[in-house]
Amino acid sequence: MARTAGSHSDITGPRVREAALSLFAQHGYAAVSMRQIAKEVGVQAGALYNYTPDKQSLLFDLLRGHMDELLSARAKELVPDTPVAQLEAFSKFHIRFHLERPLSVFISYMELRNLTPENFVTIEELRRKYEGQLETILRDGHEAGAFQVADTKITTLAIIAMLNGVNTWYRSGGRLSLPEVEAIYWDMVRKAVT
Amino acid sequence: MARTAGSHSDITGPRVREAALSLFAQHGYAAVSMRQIAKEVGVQAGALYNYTPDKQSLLFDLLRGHMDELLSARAKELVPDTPVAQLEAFSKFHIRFHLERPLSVFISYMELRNLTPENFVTIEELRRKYEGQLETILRDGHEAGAFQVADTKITTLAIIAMLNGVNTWYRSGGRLSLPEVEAIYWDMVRKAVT
DNA sequence: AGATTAACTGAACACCCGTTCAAAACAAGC
DNA sequence: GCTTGTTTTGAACGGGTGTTCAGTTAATCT
Repeated sequence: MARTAGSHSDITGPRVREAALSLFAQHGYAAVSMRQIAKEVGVQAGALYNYTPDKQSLLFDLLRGHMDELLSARAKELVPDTPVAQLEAFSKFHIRFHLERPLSVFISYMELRNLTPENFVTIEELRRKYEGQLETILRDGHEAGAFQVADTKITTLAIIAMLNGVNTWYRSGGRLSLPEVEAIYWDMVRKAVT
Repeated sequence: MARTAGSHSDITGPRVREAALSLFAQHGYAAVSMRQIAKEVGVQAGALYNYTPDKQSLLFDLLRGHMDELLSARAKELVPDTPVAQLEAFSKFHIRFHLERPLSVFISYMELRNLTPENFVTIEELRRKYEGQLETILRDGHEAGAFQVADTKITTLAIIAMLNGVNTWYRSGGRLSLPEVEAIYWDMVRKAVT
């Protein structure tokens, strides 16, 4: 046997990334072997190397792809003109974006330590860029007297942590709809800073 | 060679657990080998099996030990008589306890997926037991009219997530002291629920 | 001092790891 | 239908994995 019937890189390529994402999220990068990924895709391990130079790149590409999507989706959002409205927009955008891709979110901060140092730096820069947007909203709002925050940097991280928490329990089709979840979290964020 | 000079189980035992904790936190359970742990301790890999039946138990014992400590430390705390004071005590206790043992906290929710199913259930029960205490405070306070929470369960998880976030950035000897951090977070928690 | 117990070594077990590559089989273009 | 290019196999590479255990040495007990 060699090339199999119906095989095509346009199909296998995405399936490799999907399988890697799913398995990394379930068991962790280090616990997943290239042979497991290959089995999920339905090929032999060697075939994976048509789609990635090595296992590390498979992880890195997933994480960088996620951060790129996050930043470009955020850049497409309208920016309201008051700090309160900006914070509301940010909070709801964050929840919506993260609930739409739970696996990517999960590996994006569970697997950071399995990146090589250079790759880690790259991802961290993108993360700081995103968190910086929230910090700017808080600082501007604080200076304009719209928010009362003790420490802008810490408040930024506290809000991000709280919003990220939604991914630990939310399941689509559950008790609460997405707009309801957005409303509950926005209510807590708003009260925490005013 | 065989038994080495000065060797004693009272010394080696704790060192095995410390090495495992440190290495699991740095690289993740799956990425750390028994030989690496042994090297850190200064013994051969076989000697580890005087202290643990297998690698899985090493992880499980660290996690269960952490949860046991958490629950027993919490049980020793005084419980104030008003809901607001109870929430304040809980928030500050949580921050203090978690900042005192960052490595245990870290592996306690990074390595959950590397537990066997039975071990996972055991740890999850302990976690729910702890989170249940916060939920009780919120529910009692809500019924007494002290808090305005849209959803007790979700608010519980949101507060826990926010408080856990402190471990991602706090370094002792940094810009802020422990009491300052406690005060900032308590301020945000209080405002979020009233 | 001699016997007993506790602690550890070092080698071995069977198996899995990421990665490479020549050979083979299929798809696409003419 | 034949050639060219694409995709995959299957075996191999050197090395690492968790775990076991007979044998050896140090500590402890009598």
